[in-house]
Amino acid sequence: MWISRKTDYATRAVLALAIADGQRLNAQDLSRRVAVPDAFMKQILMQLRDAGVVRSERGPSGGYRLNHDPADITLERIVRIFQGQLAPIECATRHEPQPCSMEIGCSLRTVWAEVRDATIAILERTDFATLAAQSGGSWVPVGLTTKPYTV
Amino acid sequence: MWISRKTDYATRAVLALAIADGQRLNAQDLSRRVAVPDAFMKQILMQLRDAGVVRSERGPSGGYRLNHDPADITLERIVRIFQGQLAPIECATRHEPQPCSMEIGCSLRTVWAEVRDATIAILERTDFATLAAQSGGSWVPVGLTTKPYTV
DNA sequence: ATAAAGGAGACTAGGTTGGTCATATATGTG
DNA sequence: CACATATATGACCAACCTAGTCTCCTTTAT
Repeated sequence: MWISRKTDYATRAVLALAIADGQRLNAQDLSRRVAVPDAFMKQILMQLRDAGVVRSERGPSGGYRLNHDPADITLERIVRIFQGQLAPIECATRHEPQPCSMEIGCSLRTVWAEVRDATIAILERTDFATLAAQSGGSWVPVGLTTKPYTV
Repeated sequence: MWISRKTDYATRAVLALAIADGQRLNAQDLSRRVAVPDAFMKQILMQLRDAGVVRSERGPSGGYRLNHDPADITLERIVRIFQGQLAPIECATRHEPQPCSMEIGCSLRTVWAEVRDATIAILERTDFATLAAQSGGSWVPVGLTTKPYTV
């Protein structure tokens, strides 16, 4: 349970935008599709914009759209923006691992590194074009409406 | 970075006991080897005892030892005691996954499940006999002593 | 002008993490 | 029996993090 709600919402927002296929969606619309308070959605969209994942347009009929081809946006990218390091423990990060108090001979480190690599491999090979395709272009936000949003 | 310090300390304590190869070690001794405050080490050892991983003996020359063959103790077991679910997100736990607000068509769930399965696979195949062997029977707790503890 | 959108940032309730501390109980040794 | 050395139990706590909210400001289509 190490993916925060914020990361969860962010990945879902990006998925929503990928499904929208270049269409511009505003914060309120996205917050409804992702089922998250819209003030919080805005905060998340700011972070995604600062990271270059989405671009925004202001004024009435403004909103957000993806800044790249969904096929070029990996899940790994989004998760890193909100969670930072993907290693399960500090002594096993790829860059500047923290020396642990029993570094020498600590065989646990190797295992954590395996977990890290397996995780990164999966997240890196997952892109949002594929995810959008797998979602079939629609979903039902449970409890909000019975009518599926469609592209 | 989802392994808590407590889990980290616990796995290291179990590794220390596995390396000690059946010898009884007391809380203070273990706390020095793991490099953690001994009051905290005690708390962790209680949890390990309640979970049946170690057994304790009271009185002078008391202490803790592993309750099973190190080869029968997996890393997965220890991590679960302190962290519970291993899925990265609530909608992807093996038992009673939380329905998410966009369950239908949410292709992200599949990816999180892949991460969960990869993680569990690694932790399940890792046992403490192997870890102890890989540690070579000694380690140096950095900054505490320059003399490696040996079995 | 006005309304609808994004932008920026301060603020916060409540939970979790990473412990400490005090006190009680058990037991081997002389 | 006394005593020292262990474990046993549980209350307590500071600091940080999570998951938000709230307010006010700027941009822009009509």
